[in-house]
Amino acid sequence: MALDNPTTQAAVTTADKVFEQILHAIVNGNIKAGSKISEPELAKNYQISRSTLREALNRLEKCHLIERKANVGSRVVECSIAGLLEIYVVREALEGMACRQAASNMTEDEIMEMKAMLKQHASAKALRDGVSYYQEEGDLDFHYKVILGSHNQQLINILCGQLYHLVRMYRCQFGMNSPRATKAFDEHSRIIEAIADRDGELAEILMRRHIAASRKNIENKIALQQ
Amino acid sequence: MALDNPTTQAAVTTADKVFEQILHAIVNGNIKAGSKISEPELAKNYQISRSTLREALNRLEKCHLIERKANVGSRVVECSIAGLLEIYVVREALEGMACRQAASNMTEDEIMEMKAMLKQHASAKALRDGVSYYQEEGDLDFHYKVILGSHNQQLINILCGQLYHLVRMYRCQFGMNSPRATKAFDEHSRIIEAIADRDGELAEILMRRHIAASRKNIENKIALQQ
DNA sequence: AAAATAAAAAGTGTCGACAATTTAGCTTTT
DNA sequence: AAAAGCTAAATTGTCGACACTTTTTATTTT
Repeated sequence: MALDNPTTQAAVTTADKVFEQILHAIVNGNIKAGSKISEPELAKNYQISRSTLREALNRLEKCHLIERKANVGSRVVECSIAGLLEIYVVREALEGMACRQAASNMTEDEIMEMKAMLKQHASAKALRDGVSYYQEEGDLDFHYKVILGSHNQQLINILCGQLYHLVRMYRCQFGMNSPRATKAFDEHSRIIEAIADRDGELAEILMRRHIAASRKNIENKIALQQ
Repeated sequence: MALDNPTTQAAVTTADKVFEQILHAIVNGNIKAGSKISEPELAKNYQISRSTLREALNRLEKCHLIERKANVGSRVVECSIAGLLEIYVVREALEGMACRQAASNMTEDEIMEMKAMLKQHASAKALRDGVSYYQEEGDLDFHYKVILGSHNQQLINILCGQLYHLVRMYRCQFGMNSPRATKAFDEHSRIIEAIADRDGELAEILMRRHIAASRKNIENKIALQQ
């Protein structure tokens, strides 16, 4: 699983470092979704004082990975189907717009970089063990690049700084929402084309379809199970 | 200026209360945009310890009202034209989607409530001193109701918990981005109609246009000044 | 006089202790 | 036996002090 997102900045303080450790523990499920967080216990685990642990918890709250109630404590967020679908709805809106902005704002260099990445993914897709690479880091790389290409700091913060932590958490723990490998690659190609053509309107439509397709894919799986 | 958003929960701890006070001070400019925040000074002002002040600062950071650098300190965010336009772009995407979801998810009661609100605004618009009411709380009320109507907790959190604090801050301090009173009212009416018709596609389009129109209004003003 | 260096002041990060609140377990009551 | 009330334990919130970093000021050097 891709561990970091492209906007993480160097962890200088100990609270930063512990934050990153707990972040990863939550994302890959070592600390279970929905579980209660005991400040004294965690502080002892990481061998820090409760104050700096609380500082770390504040950053986790900023990422929406834990929720806090006054005088009661913190819990790791739950992973539910409904929650996953909510995230897809937000992604459809935000990444669609990010894609539109990217078509206007990406530099030629950035676009070339994306094309190169796609080429690399194409070969990696064939080479590496089946589709696994493209199903994981490769897909995230693509989406991160588009988001950064928007050059809109608000979009970047919300998506990379918050939502994508949850995306990775769901991907790690649910498994059912990995990208549909074969189709996703083609869709990515067309999106890059639209960006390269500076066609923001089309780029947004394609990205929205791309994300909506994943969401519907999950909705179908759920419907079948019932 | 509408002081609170509909998702604020009761402030039980002293850090909560100080957070709210500083929030308001930043939003209406009593603490200036871009200014440095001195922890010892603020702690003395509010007569609390530095620890609980830092707790309050963490919440302000969550709202994107202050920014923090390790070992250096916190600053209130800057208000710039570019920043304002960025926010409009995000709002267009998120509120457009919220409006689409509202068309699916609002209860009949909620829709009736919105219609009643609009009627009240219509009379208030005529009565009160010109357009001022509708330019401020009235407009926010409408947008908040639509957002809540989406019944999507992620959307609600991002918009009410974060972005709208900035919206109110810009509105307070810039002034140039108040709603275009005469047109806004009609646009609101049509949006509610689309929601009542359960036409999510149209509702999204109308909301996006509504917000994009405000953004373009500002872009034009800027263009004229240069 | 300008630049570089060193010392001092101010500011942020971390710690351990105490206060206030919640939770758990026990006793009492019906 | 179930519910209510009470006591004790555990947990969270707040405080003041100390450690480390950054910034400012003063001094020296070129």
